[in-house]
Amino acid sequence: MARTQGSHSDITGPRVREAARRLIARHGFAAVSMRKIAAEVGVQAGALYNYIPDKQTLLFEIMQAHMEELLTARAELDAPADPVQALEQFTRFHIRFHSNRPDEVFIAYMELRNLTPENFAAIEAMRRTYEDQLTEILVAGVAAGHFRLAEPRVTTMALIAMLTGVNTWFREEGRLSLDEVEGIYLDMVRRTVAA
Amino acid sequence: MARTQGSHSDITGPRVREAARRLIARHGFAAVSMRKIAAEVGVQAGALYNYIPDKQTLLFEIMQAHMEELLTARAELDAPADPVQALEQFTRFHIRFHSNRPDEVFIAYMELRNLTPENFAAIEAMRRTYEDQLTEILVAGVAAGHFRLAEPRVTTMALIAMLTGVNTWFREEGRLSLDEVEGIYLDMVRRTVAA
DNA sequence: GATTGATCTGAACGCGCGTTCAGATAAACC
DNA sequence: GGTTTATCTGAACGCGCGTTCAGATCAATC
Repeated sequence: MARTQGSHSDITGPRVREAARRLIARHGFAAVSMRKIAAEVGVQAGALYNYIPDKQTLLFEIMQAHMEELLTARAELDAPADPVQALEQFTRFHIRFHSNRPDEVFIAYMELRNLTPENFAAIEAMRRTYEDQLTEILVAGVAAGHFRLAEPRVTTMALIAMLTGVNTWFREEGRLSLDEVEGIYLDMVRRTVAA
Repeated sequence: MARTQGSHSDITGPRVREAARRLIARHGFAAVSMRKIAAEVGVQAGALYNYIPDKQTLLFEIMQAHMEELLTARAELDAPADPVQALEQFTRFHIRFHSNRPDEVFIAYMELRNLTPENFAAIEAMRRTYEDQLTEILVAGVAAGHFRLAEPRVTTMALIAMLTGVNTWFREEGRLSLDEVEGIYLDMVRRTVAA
């Protein structure tokens, strides 16, 4: 078995995904051709098929990797028993994780309609798992008398939409630091559910 | 000048835009071909060019019409002097207007990157005009001592993201009516800015 | 009923698409 | 240094793309 170390595939494979991520986030899945991705990597289009079975799978794998990283990173935190602290942790985690990965977040929200039904279902299930974690915090907080809200699921969707919205306007070079933004949003989140 | 009345153009023109709106919302601008739009209307692709100069302009006009309707519908309301009432009016208006036009809202948020720079700037300016109306309400409310918030612009973006998020999950056939959803969100909005 | 002109068809244009594959290339191993 | 084989090239495939346009169609006008 020749060339098991120093193989280009260790380098080219990840580079294909990186290039695809950047280009799809910028121009949209349908507007990015395999040839453009290949050109970005510095390779001919045919070579891409050493690393992906087809374009659809490439998109799916980008989304899947993103959602798995999200769930893994979240699972690595130890959850505070106190719902108030858990909500703060969730809020800070969400803003920080998502603002660090604008391309992946954009793709995961915008390109869902370009997934096959099976792939769509897989991504949706992971997203739902994540959302449920916030819902659980809210329900626990209500039970403990710390939060007051009409519909945990509605509040979940409202808060996540609000928090993810940071990505649409926040810029590193802007007037506010991410720390400051985090504080402002945390305050809004707390008020939204305050008892 | 023959055929000034009963002309097909009175019918076909709007139908082209309707078909384009539905298809683009469903599949994305890049994935919808002129031939598919024409087929939906029941016409050959060439006939579309009696009504639009090109595909880019079609997209722009769909977005432009949507934003103009938004600003017009909003301008037709008489703004309450009281910031608290103005915020309630804005909140209810936003949810109602946007949930009535899911296709247009989707397109206006998702297809911005497919606009030429000039067209993008035009749409962005209209969006900014709309956002500024909420910011003004917030600033007035703070001045009057009714609201308390750290950054009017940040709160504006947060609230609009939260409210527009309704479109991602609300379904007519669902458990909650739009009236109920409106009430729930209004409560969250009020808490977010409460003094 | 002839004329007019708005509307539409159908074919064509050059181009880029996703994907395949035979053959070239070159690094790792014996 | 010869062999192996992972990796890549370059050409090809059928297809659909946005757009153009000459000519057909046909309702409104005179």
